[in-house]
Amino acid sequence: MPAAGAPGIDDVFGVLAHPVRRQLLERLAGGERRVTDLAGPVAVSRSAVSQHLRLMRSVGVVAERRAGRERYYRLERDRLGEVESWLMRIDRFWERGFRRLGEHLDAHP
Amino acid sequence: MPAAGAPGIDDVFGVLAHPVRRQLLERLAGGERRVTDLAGPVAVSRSAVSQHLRLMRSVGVVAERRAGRERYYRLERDRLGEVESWLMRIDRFWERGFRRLGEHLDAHP
DNA sequence: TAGACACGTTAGATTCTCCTCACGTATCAT
DNA sequence: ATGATACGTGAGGAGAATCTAACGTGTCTA
Repeated sequence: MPAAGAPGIDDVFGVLAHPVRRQLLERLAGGERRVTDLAGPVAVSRSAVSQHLRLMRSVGVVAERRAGRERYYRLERDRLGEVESWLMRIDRFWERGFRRLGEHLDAHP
Repeated sequence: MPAAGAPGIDDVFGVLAHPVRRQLLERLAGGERRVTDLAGPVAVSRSAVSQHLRLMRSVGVVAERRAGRERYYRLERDRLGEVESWLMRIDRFWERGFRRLGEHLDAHP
């Protein structure tokens, strides 16, 4: 039986699974960036970054704004919220996690 | 070049990337479970579940307790905390969620 | 002890993922 | 207009991830 639809990542969890994509998201947390600026610090080619961005855009984790020949990407926070809420469901973040939250912030300022 | 050491996923994000593993974690959020009970509702074979559990154990997301011929698995919440803290870093959790958290603590001291 | 049960593990095939290379399309500068 | 710049896309291949089937080990029950 052939694969039903198109293969590939289609949820936020899959997006977060790749270190390069996490790196890109971290960078975008500081605000809008151009592709070239995103691809600079990263260990793969600009083409690879472009493909990661396409994937992330299709999932809805980032959005694009065009300005001349440049494209600015920004975070789309709602999708990431799905991960937060999933974690809260299974981790009971509110009740057991709050004390650890303080520790995490001490450890990773 | 072949993979140096043990194969596969080695971080929490990778663990969360697979729907079956998330399903298992959701089930474990309710407390300790046996492998058979975990494998029941899931769409893959018990063998596949076993392999997922091994992976999750190696990452430290779950832990095992043996009792006779059965094995009970439980959540190891600290590892999942890494995802939480990562999300907070990039998503500015403080601004959207922390106020609600404060209200919650005021309401339930 | 014999057989059922609860699991783990390995092997092997199949499907995904991710990368680079090469090329195509706009847009800007001269 | 010409060339450089900023990106995207598609092909193709290497390697990773995942599944099932078959088998092995220890434990319980009759």
